[in-house]
Amino acid sequence: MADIRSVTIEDVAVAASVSVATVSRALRGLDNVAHSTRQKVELAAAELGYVANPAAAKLAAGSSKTIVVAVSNIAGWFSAQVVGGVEAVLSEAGYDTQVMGVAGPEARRHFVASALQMHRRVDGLVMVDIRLEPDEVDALRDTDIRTVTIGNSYPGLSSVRPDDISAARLAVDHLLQLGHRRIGLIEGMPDDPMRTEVSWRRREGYEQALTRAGIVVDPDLLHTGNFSIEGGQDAMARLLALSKPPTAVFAISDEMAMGARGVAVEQGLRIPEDMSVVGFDDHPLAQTVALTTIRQDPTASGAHAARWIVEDLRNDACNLHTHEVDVELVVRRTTAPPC
Amino acid sequence: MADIRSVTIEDVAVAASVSVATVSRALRGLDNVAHSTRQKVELAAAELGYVANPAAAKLAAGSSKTIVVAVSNIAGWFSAQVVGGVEAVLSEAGYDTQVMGVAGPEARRHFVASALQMHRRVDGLVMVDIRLEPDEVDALRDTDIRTVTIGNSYPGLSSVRPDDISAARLAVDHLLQLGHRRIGLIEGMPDDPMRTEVSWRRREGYEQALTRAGIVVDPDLLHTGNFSIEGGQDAMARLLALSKPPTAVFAISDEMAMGARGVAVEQGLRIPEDMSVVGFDDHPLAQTVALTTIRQDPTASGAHAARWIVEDLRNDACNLHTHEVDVELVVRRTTAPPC
DNA sequence: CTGAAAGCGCTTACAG
DNA sequence: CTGAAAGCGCTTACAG
Repeated sequence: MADIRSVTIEDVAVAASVSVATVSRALRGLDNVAHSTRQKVELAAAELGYVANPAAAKLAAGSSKTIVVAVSNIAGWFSAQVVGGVEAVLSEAGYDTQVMGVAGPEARRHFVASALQMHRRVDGLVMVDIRLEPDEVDALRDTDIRTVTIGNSYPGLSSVRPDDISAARLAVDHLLQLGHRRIGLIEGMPDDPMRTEVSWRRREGYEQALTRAGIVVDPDLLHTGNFSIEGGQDAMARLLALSKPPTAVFAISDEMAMGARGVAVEQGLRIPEDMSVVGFDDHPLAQTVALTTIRQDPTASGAHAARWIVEDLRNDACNLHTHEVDVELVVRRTTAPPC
Repeated sequence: MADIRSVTIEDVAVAASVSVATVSRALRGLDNVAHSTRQKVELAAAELGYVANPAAAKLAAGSSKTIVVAVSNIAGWFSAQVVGGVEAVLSEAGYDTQVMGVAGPEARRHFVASALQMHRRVDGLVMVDIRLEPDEVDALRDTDIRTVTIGNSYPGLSSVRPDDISAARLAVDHLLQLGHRRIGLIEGMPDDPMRTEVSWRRREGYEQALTRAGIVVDPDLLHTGNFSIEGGQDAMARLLALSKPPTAVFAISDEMAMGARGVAVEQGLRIPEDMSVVGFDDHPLAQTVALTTIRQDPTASGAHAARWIVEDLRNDACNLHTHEVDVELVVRRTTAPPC
C-alpha cells in the first residue's frame, strides 16, 4: 500500500526538458510538434511509465472521454452483447465505457434528468431497450451528448435496431408456409413502459402476416412473456391449457422461446411434430436445442452505436444516424408442418 | 445542441449565499454543517439541478470514485452477472463502475501494467476470471487499489469464489451414486493462461471423487471444452466416438453442458437413459432443458466484491477478504442411473 | 460551523 | 514548433 505519488505530466516535462504543454501535445498526437521533440517526450513518458490522469484531462478539456451505456436489464444476454460491442470500439478509440443499470420508470426518469446535467461529463450515451417519454427525448436531443438508442427509435435521436415488423413477419411466414393456421404469440410485456416498442412492433408483424394469409387474429393466442424464461414458460402453459391450443408458437425472444419449448417437452409434446416453436435473437444456446429463430447481432449493434459516437465526437458533429440491423431466419429443428 | 454551461458549485454557492466550501460539505453529507445551512444548500442545488462534476471531484479529492471491473469474456453470461452485481452496489454507494475487456495474455499484461499507474484514478478493481502471474499479483498488492479477484484467488489478494474442488466432487459423487462408473469430464481450457485455475480445481475434484470411489481416472475420458458451447459440443462428439463411451458426463460449465447435451440428443441418444449430463453454474437457461447442475450465484459474488471495496474505501482500510461462495447440487432430469 | 485560498493534473488559447 | 499562464470545478487543510 505504498502511497507512491503518481507520475504526472510535470515529471515527464522535466525528464524531457520541455514544457508540460508540449508533453500534452506530443502525447496526444497533435501534429504541431517536432518529430524529434515527440520522440524525446515519448521516451521519457515510457521510461517513467506515465499515464495521463483522466480526471484531470477531462476537467481541463471539458470533454469527458467517457460514454455511458444505460441498460434496462444489465445482466441479460442482449445487453451484455451490446455492452461488449460498445466497449470494444470505445477502448480502441481511447474512451471509457461506463455501464448504468436503469431498471424501471422511476430509475429512468432520474437517469435522464441527471443525464441532462451531464453536459461535459459524459460525451455519449447509448440506451439499450429503454423506453423514453417524448419530453425526455426532446430534452436529450437538445443536449450535446451524442445519444443513440438501441432497440427503440425516437424522432431526432440516432438509433440502431432491426425492422422488427418485417422480422416478425419472417418468423410467422415461415410457420404459415409450413401449413400452420393456429399460431400462438408470446410477446414481451405490453404494459412495461420500459420495453414496449420492440414488443409492439413484433406483434404488429405477427398480425400482418396472419392477416395477409387471410387468418383472423385470435386474441386467445396472444400471451405475454415479459421477456423472461419464466414468462415464456407460463405463456406456453396457458397456451397449452386452451381448449384448442395452437400448433405452433412464435416467441419474440429466444429466452422466452426456450422456456416455452421446455414446458411443451415436459408436458409430453414432441417437438416439432406436436408443436413448432420459433424464437428471436439467435441466442448462442438456441442451437443447443436446435431452435428455429430470427438471428440478429447485438454486438454489432453496440459497435455500430459506439462508432457513430466516436466519429461525431471526432468531427465535432452531432449527426442523426439510423441503422437498420440485418436479420435472418435460421431454420433448425423446432419447426415442421403440423401433424 | 445548446451549449448551456453546466451549473457549477459556484452557482449553488451564490444562490444559497454561502461559500463553495460549504456547498461541497453540505452536499456530501459531511457532519460539520449546520442543519439550516444544509437545507438551504440542498434547496438551492435542487432548484438549479446541480450535479457535481465527477472529474473535478475526482481530481480534487485524489480519489476517483470509480472502480473498474476487468473481465476476460465481457459478453459471457457469468461476467454479465458479476458486472450486474457490482454495478448495483456501486451505484448505490455513489461509485462509477467501468468495464474493461481483457482478453488474452497480452491484453492482461498491458492492463495490469496500466492499473499500476492508476493510483488515484481507480479506487478499486475487480477481476473476473483473470489469471495473473505472480509478479502481477505482487505489484497489484503493493498498490492501494482495492483489488478483488473472482474465480481465481491469489496470496494477498481478496477473492470470492466457490470451493471448486468440493463443488466438482459434489457433481461427480451424484453420478457415482447413480451407479455410473465411466464418467467423462469436459474441462475448460488447461492451456489457456487466462482461465486455468477454475478448470484445474474442478478437474481435481473430479479426480478425487473417482479415486475415492476406487475408480482409476481414464485419460481418454478427459476433454477440453474451452468454456464454450462449441467446445462442449466437440468434446461430447469426441467422447461418443470412443470405442467405449462414458455413460455420464460432467461439464464444468452449463454452456458446455448444454452444447454436449445437444450433440448427444442429435446423435440419437436418450437423455438421461443413455447418457447423463451434469453442468456447473445453473445458468438460467439450464432449467429449460432440465439440466442437473451445480448452482452458484455470480451476481451475489459481484455484489460481495463491490461491498468489500466500498467498505474498505470508506474506512480507509485495505483488508484482505476471502469469501467462499455457496454452491448447491440441483438435480433435474438429465441424470439417472445408467441402463 | 464557515470561509478564503491553495491545489489536484491536465488542456488550451495566446504569444512568440 | 514551443512555452507561460490561465482555467477547468471541485476538495481540503488552515484559520477563525
